[in-house]
Amino acid sequence: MSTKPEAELRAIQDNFIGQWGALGSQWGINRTMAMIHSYLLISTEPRTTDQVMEELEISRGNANTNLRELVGWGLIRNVVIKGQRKDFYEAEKDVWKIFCTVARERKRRETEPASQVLADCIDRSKHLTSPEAKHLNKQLSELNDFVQLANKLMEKIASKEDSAIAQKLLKLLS
Amino acid sequence: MSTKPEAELRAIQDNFIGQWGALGSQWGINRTMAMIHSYLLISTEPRTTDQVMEELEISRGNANTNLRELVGWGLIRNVVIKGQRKDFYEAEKDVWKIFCTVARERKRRETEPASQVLADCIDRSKHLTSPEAKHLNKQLSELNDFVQLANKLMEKIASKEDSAIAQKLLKLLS
DNA sequence: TTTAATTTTCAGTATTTACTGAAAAATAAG
DNA sequence: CTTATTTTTCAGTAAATACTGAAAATTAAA
Repeated sequence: MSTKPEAELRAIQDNFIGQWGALGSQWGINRTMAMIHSYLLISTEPRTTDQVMEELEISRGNANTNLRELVGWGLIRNVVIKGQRKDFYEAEKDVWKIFCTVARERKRRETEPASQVLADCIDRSKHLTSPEAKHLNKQLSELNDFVQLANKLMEKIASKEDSAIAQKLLKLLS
Repeated sequence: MSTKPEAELRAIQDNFIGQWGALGSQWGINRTMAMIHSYLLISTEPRTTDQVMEELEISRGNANTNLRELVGWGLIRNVVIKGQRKDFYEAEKDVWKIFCTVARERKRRETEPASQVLADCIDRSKHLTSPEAKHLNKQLSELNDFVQLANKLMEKIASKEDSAIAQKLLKLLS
């Protein structure tokens, strides 16, 4: 069974996009958003909304919303092509930069609110004296300490220029 | 405005459980599962399915399913209380252990399948020669290298007995 | 055994989340 | 300005996910 290389490539790309989208939705990531991101990640050229719509077989509204969302995350950017009226989008291709961007955004959007909830409950339970209240306060404090520590670690790692730091850490742990 | 300490504690607990559940659903975590986990986390005593149902105002089926799911994740365990026929559940309270458990489970359930998808697409695109195919192969290889590295790092960290390692890493990064 | 208590399952339903398509708004060319 | 192109919004709908409640299965006491 021989297939045209062109068609074979397309099959692999489609497979990757689909599988990656499915995986993304296990984490809090919208399936379409993950698919658009992977499509742009493996594209050699910037793409228009219409190309995204056609490739992923989705509506204009859906494509538009998720493209903007990706821009909001800093994972893709709008590029202008001279003489072309339409918007083009391209993904950041450097894997380390992608990681840093995601780490920072998740910190801002998720761990900071979480820490806020913890701080609030810790504060409100501080003056209570029952054993149950003591336990609540202690448990939440420990959780908060951990979240803060993990945050600082992530911050340090994600502020590095390249992925060499990860290699170094790995060696240090061996 | 004075409130009974007992009621005040309850209010804080309920607030925490609700907020934590909402946060959990941002990540791929089922709201109820996150709520049950936080309820058991701040409980001083093991709880029965009926207590969970009552506290969170959920059905028996829902409580049962999510309790089993939490047991499956290794975040809570079944405890037997002498003379009692019902099952009791208690959460692992050590924050570092919770982190290690989650890290290991997510690796097993999520990053390993992801790596599998990548390996498969890399392999299938290996023999193709077009620039587009080369780009696909390179991009996926870089992604896979990163995933593998991150995995190894996590593995090392999550295999440590206590959280002292996190402190050490933080210092090394400063 | 039989019976009572408890847990599990799952069909049906509710809720949440995501998507479509068309209309409105914005932008830029003529 | 006026018109054509492109982007954005959003009401309505579809799809995915989670939940209920009751029946079936399991477990253990009598």
